[in-house]
Amino acid sequence: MSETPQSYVDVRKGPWTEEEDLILKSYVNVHGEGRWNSVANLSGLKRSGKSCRLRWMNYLRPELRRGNISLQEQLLILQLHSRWGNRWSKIAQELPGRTDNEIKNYWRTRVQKLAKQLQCEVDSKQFRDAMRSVWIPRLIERICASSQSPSVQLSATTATYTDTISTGQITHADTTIGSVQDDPSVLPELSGTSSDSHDAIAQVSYVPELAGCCNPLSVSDYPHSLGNGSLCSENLAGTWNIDDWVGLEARDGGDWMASVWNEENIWFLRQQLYDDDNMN
DNA sequence: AAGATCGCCAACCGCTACCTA
DNA sequence: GTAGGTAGCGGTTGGCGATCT
Repeated sequence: MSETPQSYVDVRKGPWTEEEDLILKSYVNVHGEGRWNSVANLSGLKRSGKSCRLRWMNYLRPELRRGNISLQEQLLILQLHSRWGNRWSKIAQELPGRTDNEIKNYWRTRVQKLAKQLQCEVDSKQFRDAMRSVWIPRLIERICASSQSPSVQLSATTATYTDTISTGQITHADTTIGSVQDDPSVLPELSGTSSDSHDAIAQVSYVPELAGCCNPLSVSDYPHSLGNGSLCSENLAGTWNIDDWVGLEARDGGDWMASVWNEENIWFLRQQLYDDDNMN
């Protein structure tokens, strides 16, 4: 190691002060990112290189977004996690301005909490089914509702979307998003409910670049959520690219999960899971 | 009002991959 | 080929404010 013995003795830990932030900021502004171990030596900060890097990446970078995770971001996290698992940095790359730490924390505090409420493991088939059958549809409903709200404006893209829901796909003008049959790698371990439901597949595309990793959403996959609200597929004709997402503020920062995961839903879902277990 | 508990999030730790000499 | 240095990633922890009792 090139660290001096002093760095072992003097290295500071714990919360960063404003002064330290300023020093780190100005250092990076001058020297750029990287060479984190030399930051401590050259800037006078009594922090490890690791600590400097983390502070910069998770807090000081100018392009960072602060604030609540938007509904769209939540949906994307769920989808990407179902595809990539706990690869937080990879997921974070698809959410501009969000850090892997943020996403990891979101997952741990929100998603795992739900799994606990449902009394199943977060990586269990039951929980994944629950996400597909209740959570994701509800998220979409709320996104639909938000997009109708005058207070929320999805900055329209130039892309034209043709909603061919009756034939099973929503087709981007220049990007046809793969269906479940096209991309079986999506949620491969899930039960086969989607593969045998060809009626009215509400294929949702969120990010054209992510065409291959968007979960197909089948109306018939969500019979329970549709009981008291439709997927409002006509509203899904719109879509968002990453830039749109960035522009969409998390105005619905309220505890939307409380409405999704109320006692009744959780009880119902447990019953469903219990029934499924008995069936299998 | 005060202590207990909970939830969120910043930060640390350990491991691994990558690079370079 | 390999050993040392560095950066990055994911898991975990601890502090702190909010809420509950």
